[in-house]
Amino acid sequence: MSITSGSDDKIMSMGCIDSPSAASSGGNVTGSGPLKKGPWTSAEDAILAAYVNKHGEGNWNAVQKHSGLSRCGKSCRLRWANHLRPDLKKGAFTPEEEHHIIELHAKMGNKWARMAAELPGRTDNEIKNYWNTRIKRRQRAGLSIYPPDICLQALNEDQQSQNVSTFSYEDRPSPDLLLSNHFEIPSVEFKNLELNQQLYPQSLLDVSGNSLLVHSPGSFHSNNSSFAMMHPAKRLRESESLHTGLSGSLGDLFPAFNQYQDDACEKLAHSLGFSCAYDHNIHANHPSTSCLLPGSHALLNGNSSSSEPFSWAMKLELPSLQYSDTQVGSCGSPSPLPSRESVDTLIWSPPTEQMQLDCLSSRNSGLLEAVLYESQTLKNSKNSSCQQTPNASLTPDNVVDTLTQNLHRTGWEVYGDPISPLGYSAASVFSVHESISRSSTNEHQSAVTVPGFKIKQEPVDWVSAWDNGKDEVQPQMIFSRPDCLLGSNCYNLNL
DNA sequence: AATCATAGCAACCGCTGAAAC
DNA sequence: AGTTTCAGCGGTTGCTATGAT
Repeated sequence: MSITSGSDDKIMSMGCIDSPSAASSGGNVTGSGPLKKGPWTSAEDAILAAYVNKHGEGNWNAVQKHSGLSRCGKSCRLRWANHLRPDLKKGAFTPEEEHHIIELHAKMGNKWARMAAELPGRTDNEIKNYWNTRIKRRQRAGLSIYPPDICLQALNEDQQSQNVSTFSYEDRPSPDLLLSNHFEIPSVEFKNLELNQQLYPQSLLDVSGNSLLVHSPGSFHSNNSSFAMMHPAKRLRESESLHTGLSGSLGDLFPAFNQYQDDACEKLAHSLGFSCAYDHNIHANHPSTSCLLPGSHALLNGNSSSSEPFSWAMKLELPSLQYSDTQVGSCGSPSPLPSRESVDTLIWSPPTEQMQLDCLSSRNSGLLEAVLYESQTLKNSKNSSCQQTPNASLTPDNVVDTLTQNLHRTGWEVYGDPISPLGYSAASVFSVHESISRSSTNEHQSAVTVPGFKIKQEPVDWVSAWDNGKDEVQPQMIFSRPDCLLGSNCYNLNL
């Protein structure tokens, strides 16, 4: 649309800030008026269109100078690119386009311009807005973003990429970059991983730091997908946010926790026959703790502005250089001082009680211990109502088998996991089907308590929640990001 | 009918890399 | 080699329309 509201009279005093020439050139052709800001009028559109049709695109500051428009070149370019270009496709995205966008986003992250290049007639701005809106919607609904076919696709590609020693950024930015050495992962993280191996089953830890990253392409996804490619200064600057992402998924720093999350979740799901849609809120007060997934693309990728519910997960600010052996240590390491949020993530599912206690006894963690204690307390308070966790003999292999069986069996027909705050772990996505598909109503509300967990299903309209019918037409299982399959959630698949 | 919340969209802003000087 | 200019990208903001209460 072309807004021609009264706000047109917003005026820039200096032209575009980052367009010195525009500013210094004195604004419009008359040199008398300051540059306008705000919505374009149809008259301005006509002038710009006429100018560009005559002189062609480019040299936008010249447009501003010679067309008589009181707009900076940058603004002209934007207007032309987003609204006046003759090849623009107007109107809502078609389902095909939407699917394509999702695919592209799964591959590229927030590379709007690149995505736009693959969607003829669509602009980066359009795609970006669409995506952000979509994220918001799904976020609100507690749904994840990516449909399963895309997750599978990403999984396949990821596996292929592991089989090929050479790779191209163009083809697969996120995971491949993580394969590269450009990314400065503190080695200590993986030293600690080794330490942790005495605490956790080897089978769960048989993942090197590198492979962990390889399997978690989304761990630093999106904003960080180009991390390795970016300017060193930017890298330095973004390292903080990167580590936010890292720590937003503490599992990357604490792989074992992720693995236990997944494993325990899987076990629970299988043993109880319902989804592992655990509720972080049992440990935290976060109203919306969805998608704190290792490598949660939804989280890191979507524009998680500070006003967004996701922002809490982004608040964890651990300066990149502050990771040290002591800080990144495993369970109970001295003063990791994670934010409460990260601890929430960390602690949602202690592997076993004994393990937890062992861990604590060997390393006094202070805050961590406190949280564990709280968790324990909560757990105990719930124990009376649900004491048993049958089928505890599940081994990782069993889990994998069952998981993969479910993968095929369910045929991806499952709706999104509306309640998994951890972002639709493998367990949740594979088993949520059980509880959902049996329901005769669209609304679910139930709460199941098991030792150490509170599996709570919040009310979600399963039909409308799927993007209010605006998204993929058919209900299907979704993930917050394909890397939920590729990540530590899924590394078992490669055992 | 009024108010509020949300969605959708357009535009702006800051930054970056490449090209030109 | 260093600086300036330009074009483009991605994140954010602000406005309007619409729906819910």
